[in-house]
Amino acid sequence: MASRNTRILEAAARVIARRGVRGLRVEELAAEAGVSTGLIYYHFKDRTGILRHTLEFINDRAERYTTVRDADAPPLGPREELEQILLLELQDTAEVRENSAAWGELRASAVFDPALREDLARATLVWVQEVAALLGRVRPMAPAAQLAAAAERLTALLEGLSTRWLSGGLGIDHARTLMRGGIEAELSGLEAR
Amino acid sequence: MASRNTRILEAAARVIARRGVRGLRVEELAAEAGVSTGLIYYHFKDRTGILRHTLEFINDRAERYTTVRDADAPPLGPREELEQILLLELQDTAEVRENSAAWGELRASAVFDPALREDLARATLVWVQEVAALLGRVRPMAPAAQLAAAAERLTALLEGLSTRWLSGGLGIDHARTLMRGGIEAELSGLEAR
DNA sequence: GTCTATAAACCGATAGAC
DNA sequence: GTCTATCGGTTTATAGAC
Repeated sequence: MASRNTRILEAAARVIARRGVRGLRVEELAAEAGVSTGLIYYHFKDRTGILRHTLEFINDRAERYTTVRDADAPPLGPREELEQILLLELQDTAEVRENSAAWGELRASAVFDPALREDLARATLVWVQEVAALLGRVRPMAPAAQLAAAAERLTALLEGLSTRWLSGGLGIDHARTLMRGGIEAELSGLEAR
Repeated sequence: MASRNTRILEAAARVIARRGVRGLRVEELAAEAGVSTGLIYYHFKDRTGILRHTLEFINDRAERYTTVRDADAPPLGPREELEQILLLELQDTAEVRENSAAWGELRASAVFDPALREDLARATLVWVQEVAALLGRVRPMAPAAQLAAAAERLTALLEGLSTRWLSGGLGIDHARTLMRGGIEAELSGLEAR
C-alpha cells in the first residue's frame, strides 16, 4: 500500500526507538523520513494520529517477523514454538530493538494518553490469545482459564524483561534465560499431578 | 522540614501520576500546589530539579508504606510476607497509584535517558534481593541462583502487570490474581521433587 | 501529494514588586 | 518567600502555492 506512508512509519519507529514517544518531534520525524512536516500532517492528521498508526505498523511488523520461518526447516513442536514466539522479542537486532522500544514506549504512554489505549488493548488481546493457544497445545489437560492466566503472565513478564533490558538493567542473554525459566515455571504450574 | 516544599512535592507526585513525567507542566503543578510558578523555580531551580526532588520524595515514601506494619499484628509467615510485599504495589489507592505510575515512568524514561539508569539499577537490585530472600525462606532447599532468577522474574512480572493496570488494560483485581498465580507458579517451579 | 512559510499555542524561565 | 507579569524559544498545526 502507500509506500510513502510506509516510509514515514518506518522513520517513526526509528525515531521512537531513539527518542521515545515522549521525545518524538514532528520536525525530526520529517527529517528522518526525508519529507516535510506538512506532508506528515496531511497523512496522519495530528501527533496522536502518527502515534496510533505507528503502533499499528510495528504491530504488523512484529507479526511478520514472528511468523516468517524457513520453508525447509524441521516442523517445530508446540513447546519449541512457544519458546520461539516469546523469545523473538528479546533479540539484539536493530529491528527487534526498534519494535520492543516502540512497543514499550507506547504502552508506557498509554498510561497517560487514553487515546492510545484501545489499539493497545486489541493488540494485547490477540497476542495473549496466541500464547494461550500454544500453551494449550503443550498442556492439553489444563483448563482454559488457567491457560489464559498463564499467557497473560508470560506476555506481561516479557514486557517487564524487555523494558529492563532496554533500560540497561539486564543483559540480553540473561533476559532470555529468565524468559525461558518463566515458561518452565508456568508449565510446571499447569502440570497435571 | 520546609512544609511548603513538601506540599509542592506532594502535588508533583499527583501531577506525574496524572500526566506523566513528560506531561508535567510547571504551571499545572503550581495550580495543583496552590502556589505560583515563580515560587517553584525559587525552590527547585528548574524543571529537572523538580523532577529529581520528586523522584527522591516518591522513593522515600514507597519505602515507608512498604515497611510500616501494625505493631500488634500477628507475625506473617514467609509465604504471606512474600505475597504481601509483591501485592503492595498493586493497590488502587491514590498514593500507591502515584508511586507505581512514577516508578513506571522512571523505568520507561531510563530507556532513553542513561542518566537515570544508575539510580534505577541500584533500587532494582535491593528490591530483587529482598524478594529472593523471602523466596528462600519459603523454599529453603532451592539453590541461590534459582531463587535469584525467580525473584527477578517476579519483580519484572510485577512491573509488567503494573503498567498494564495503569494503562487501563487490566482491572486491579485481575492484576492481583495474576500476580498471586505467578508467585504460585514460581514456587511450583522451585519445588523439590 | 508535496512543499514552504507562518500562524498559533504552549511552556520554561526570569525580572521586579511587595 | 511569594506573587504578577511577561519574554523568548520551541513545537504543533494550518494555509496556500505548485
